[in-house]
Parts: sequence; C-alpha cells; structure tokens
Amino acid sequence: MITINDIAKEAGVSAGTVDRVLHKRDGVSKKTAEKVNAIIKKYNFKTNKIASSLALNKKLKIATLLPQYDEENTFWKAPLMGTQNAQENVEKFGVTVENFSFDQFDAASYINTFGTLIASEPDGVVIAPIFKKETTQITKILEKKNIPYLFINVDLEGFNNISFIGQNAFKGGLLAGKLMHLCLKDNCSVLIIHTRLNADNHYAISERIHGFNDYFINKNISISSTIANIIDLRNTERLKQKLKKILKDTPSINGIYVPSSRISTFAYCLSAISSKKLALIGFDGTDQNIKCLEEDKVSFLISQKPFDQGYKSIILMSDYLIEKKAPEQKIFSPIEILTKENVNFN
Amino acid sequence: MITINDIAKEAGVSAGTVDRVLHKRDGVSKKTAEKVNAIIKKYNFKTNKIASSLALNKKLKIATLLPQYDEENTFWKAPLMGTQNAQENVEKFGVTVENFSFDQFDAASYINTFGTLIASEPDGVVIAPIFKKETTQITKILEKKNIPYLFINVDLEGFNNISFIGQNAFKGGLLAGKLMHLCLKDNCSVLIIHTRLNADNHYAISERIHGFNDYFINKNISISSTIANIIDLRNTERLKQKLKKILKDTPSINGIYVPSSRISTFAYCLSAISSKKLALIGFDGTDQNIKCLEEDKVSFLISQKPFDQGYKSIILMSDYLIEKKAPEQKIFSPIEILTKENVNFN
DNA sequence: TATATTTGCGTGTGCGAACACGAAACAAAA
DNA sequence: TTTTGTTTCGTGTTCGCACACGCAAATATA
Repeated sequence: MITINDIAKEAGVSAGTVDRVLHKRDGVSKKTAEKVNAIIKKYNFKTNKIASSLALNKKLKIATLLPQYDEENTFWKAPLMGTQNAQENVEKFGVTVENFSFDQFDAASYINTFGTLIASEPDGVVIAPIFKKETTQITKILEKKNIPYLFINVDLEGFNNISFIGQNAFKGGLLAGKLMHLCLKDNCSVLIIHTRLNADNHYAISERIHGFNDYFINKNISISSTIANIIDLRNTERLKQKLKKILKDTPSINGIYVPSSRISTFAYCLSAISSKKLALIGFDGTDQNIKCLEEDKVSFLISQKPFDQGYKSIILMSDYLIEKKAPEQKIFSPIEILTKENVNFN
Repeated sequence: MITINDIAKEAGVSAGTVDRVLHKRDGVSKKTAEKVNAIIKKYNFKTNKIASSLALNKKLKIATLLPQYDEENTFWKAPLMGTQNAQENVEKFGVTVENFSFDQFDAASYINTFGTLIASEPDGVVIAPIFKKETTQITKILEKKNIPYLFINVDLEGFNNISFIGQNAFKGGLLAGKLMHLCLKDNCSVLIIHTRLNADNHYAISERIHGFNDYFINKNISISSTIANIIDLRNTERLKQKLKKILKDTPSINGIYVPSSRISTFAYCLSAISSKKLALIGFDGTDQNIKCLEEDKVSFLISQKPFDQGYKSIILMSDYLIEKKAPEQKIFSPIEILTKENVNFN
C-alpha cells in the first residue's frame, strides 16, 4: 500500500506538499501540483482513511429527527434502532449520533424538538419529514447554517435534501393488489381502510391505494372495493361497531386492505366481531403485525426494512460528511413480502 | 472517547502496562492487572480499532473458495460480488480478500484450487463446501495450520467451522409450498423437478422438497405430485422431450416446483413446448430467473440474498480475525419472496 | 539597494494503540 | 556487600495522515 511519503519521495517534495495537493489547499505552485497529481494518478493513490480519521481527530455529530414510538405505534422503533446500530460502525471515525423524537400527531412538537436539535449544533441531520409546511421552515434554517439533511421514509419533493431513503409506495400498493388477488382469486371484494392520520403524511398511503387499484385495472380484473375513512384508532369499541356495520352492509367483502402500519388493530377488532376468514393485507412488520401473521390473522405484510432505512441514513450521512461523497438522490428500500413462513428470518 | 492513556493515568501506571493487560501479555503483577481491569470495566473501555490497526500495520488475508459462475450457472456470481463489496469495508482495517474459484461439478478442481489457495497463506478462509468428502481433507489441513474457516451456503455438519451463513432450506421449501398452494388453490398437481447434480450437495435440495411436501401435510391439503429426476440440464432438446412426455402422461399437472436455482431452464423449455399457463416456483434470483419473473414465466422465486451471504462472510471473518469475536454458530439468511412486482427493488 | 510582502514548501507534532527495549526494583545466591 | 537473575514497568518509536508553524526564496515596494 502506497503512502503519502512514497508519493512525496517520487515527486521530490515533502509529505506536507502532497497533503496540500490532496486537500486542495493553496500554497503550492501549479507546476508542483501537477507533478504530484500525476504521480497520485499513476498509482491511483488514496489516503488511508483510518490514518486520516485518526489524525483529524474531529468529532462529527449527526442528529436524527424521528417520530417517537409507543405501544400503539411501534413502527418508528425500527428506524431508530437502525440509526443506533449504525452508530457503532461510524464512531470509529469520530461520528456520533444523537436522536431526537417528536409526537407524530403534533406539528408543534416537530418544530419544538427541532429547536433543541439545532441547539445541539449537529453537522448533519436525518429527518422523517412528517409535516410538510413545518419542514419548509426547518430546512430553511438548516440551509442557512449550511447543515446537510436527508429525508427518511417520507418522500417530500422540492427540497434540497441530499437524499431520500424509503419505499416506492405506489409499487408497494401494486404488490398488495397482486397478493390480494392471489388470496381471493377472481372474486375480490375488498374493504380499503384509509387511516388518514394527518393531512401532510397521507401521500404514501394514497399512493398505496392508487397502486393497489392499478393492479386490478392493468390486469383487467374486476374488483369491488369499499373505502372506509377511519381517523380515531384508539377507541376500539367504536372501531368494532364501525367494522361490524360495514361488513353487514356489504356482506360480500372477503378481503381487507390497510395501507398503513396499523393492520393489527383491525385484525384484532375483526376477530372479536366475526369468525369469518378474510384475507388481510397490510404494511410494515411491527411487533403487533408480526404477531398477527403468526396467528394467521393477517395473510401478508409488505415491509420496507425500516431498520435498514435508519441504518443506511446514518452511513450515508457519515460518508457525506467525511468524504463529501454525494449519495444518490433517491434510495429505494426493498419491497419485502412477509408471511407466516418467512417472518422469523428477518 | 476514553483512551489507553486515560486509563493509565487513572490507574497510576503507564500506557504500556495497560496495553499488556488488554492483550493479556504477561509481565504485569496481579495487583496492577486487577486495578487496571477494574478501571477498564468502569468505563467500559474498548480499544480504538482504527488506531489499533494502524499501529499493528499488519495485513490480514481472507481467501474465499467458491464455485465459479458461467452463463448457465450464475448463482455464484452474487456471493462473489458480496465478498468483493465487503472488501471495500474491511480494507480500512488492513484486511484483503482473495477469491479462488473451482468447478462445482468437479471435485478434483475443488481440491486443486484449494491447493493454490493455501499456498497464498491466508489468515482465514470462507468456503462453499460443495463436496463433503473433499471438505474433510481440506479442513484437516486448515486446522493443522490453525487457519479458521467458515461455511457459506452449504451447511455441512460435523466440522469445526466458526460459523455457517445460509438459508434454512426446509423453511424455504415450506414457503414454496404455501405459495404454490396460493397459486393453485385446492387443486394442486405439481411436478417436482429434482436436479440432483452431485451427490454431496443435494441436502439443501431434498430439504426444500421435504419442506414443500410438509406444508401440504400439515395443512391437510391434498396434492398430487410427480417427481422427475433430471441430471443433464445442458441438452435442451432432450429436456423438452422429457417435459413434453411428463405433461402428456399427467395432463392434470398445473404447477412446477424446481428446488434448485435452475428454474429458468425449465421455464424456457416449457414455453417452447406448451402454451398452457402453469404456476412455476423456484429458487434464487439469478439474472435468468429474474428475467423469467418479468416475463411472467415464473410466478415466484425464493431468494436467500446470496450477495449478503458473501458480504457477511467477509465481515464476520474479519471481525473474528481482528478482535477474535466469535460469531454465532449458524446465521440464517432471510427467506425472501421475489415476484414481478418487487423484484426491481432488490 | 534596502526593506516589506507574498509565495512555496519543509519540519515537527499529535491522533491512539502496539510492542521492542531496557530500566528499576527486588530477591536470592555468592 | 556484591553479583546475578527475575519480575514489573516505563519510554520511545512506529503506523499514515493532517495541519500549524516557520523558514527561505521570489517578488513587490520604497
């Protein structure tokens, strides 16, 4: 492995000069710089990153701004753990990760938490931009301070985020359509449950519905679908009543499609009010959802590897900060099919 | 981040002594060692791996022994690429990877290639142990030289491999059964194709068949299955004749299960001899197989993330060599469902 | 020509850990 | 008391790189 000193020797200069050339610092004559660059190219020399980070000995801080999870909403646990796991890999390079969490149903909490985040003076920020309008404010501040940011899970357009990491929601919906069709064959009567929890973040959910419908349209398969808008998921009793009424009104329904992470809520309500076996398809492998798979209450889940999303976001940001390596604009997570037989291996 | 010197200062000794304690070198009195250890534990101190590898300045070499891939058999391309990708991540720690490949249908080639491998004096070896008897010879040599080895993809029992990375073949078969059932509902008549290419490596394939059958037995679903033993996959014309005959003899067949990576071969033969739409389910996302998915010739593929297997094998071995971190005995790859709608995101 | 300023570049130190070398400290033998 | 051997540690150097510091030569200004 060739070193800076080897380059220096061959160029007839000192290591310091080579270093200046490498870092494009001035104080080097054009002629010398060219000579050094030629030799660098000749050997395809690259600085030893471990020695470099040792010498730099500088601390970079990455802050994350993700929704907090609780017993009801566990989805955001996985991305958080992904970021924490990634930290173990980047702390060798002097990168630390600090997590900030906000209430995903409260835009004010989003703003407030960002306030404490920015006070911690991070060098890069990973955001789940649940609220669009507020994200505009936030990113304006970040850009003024020249702090790079990337979006995770929610793909907002029109921002200067260095990257987006998440799923193609439309394709996920398409796949859900295929699986539903497979379960019900040519006799599809599906209840689509739109849990529109907040106005800004419903893009992914409506894309999932869009994709679902498109599957049947493209394949020219007839399907009858009922749409239910359900906002309050906490009142289980009212949920049951509502479900009961829908199933009574449309007894042909043999499948339920929940394009959010909350299918387990419906699975439990359903098994409480009816013994009829329906095909249930939902998203995200949360603990509760996985339990439903194992208990045969849910047929399929479509997952987006949220742990990996968190993990990758940190690695990406770290690479960006350390070597200014610009990531791809959009990094799509795999669209993973989970079912009883394979869920234990994920 | 706490350093060796911090520990030394607090213990009232020099950094050298702390270093001796850390590496369990002798020359330290019991009393001092205890004092130092207490402080190490108190701060949960761990040596800075990057500084360590700088100081050590030693090159570790990991050698891989994998089957070579060609146009017909592309499966082993992915693990190879995984190892090469992993190399980029471990070379920071002075680890290099050298790949050796053998003819998977020729045991002598396996032995011969191992000869050149061992001549390169590796510090650790990653093996796809396709041939059992020959693997016994090989590992005997490795053990004599005290070179650790791990198995990838093929799970041989009774060896001192530090780990196995691969799929649980039985569970994969089980999932294949479910998917087949889903495609054909309660009218399953399946042709199972046993491509028994060599005697040693058929364990995974028979497990996949075993799991497949078990699905129907456990669920008490009736299925009629025909088994075909096909050895020569190169003579396409004979293959077509054989398939034609089977389908003619058993016209009820509506699904084909290929528990190896070669389903594309059958898919193309099939579309040449019949226009009937059968459900085809196979394993592994090779380029040809994926093409079949996209062309709707194959319904599902079950993948084991072979790229990740290669990747992980290097990371694991590297960690083992650098920090003597013993890995888990068996590391199971995910059992991934690939279908037309999600295959592009993998 | 003398002095000030800029430009170009070499030197030295430190990052955290590993280890060779050798210096104390102490014990046992002469 | 001196010599020799052993145990226990501290010191100094090294790995490859980054950067502050400062010196000399080149150029500008008086």
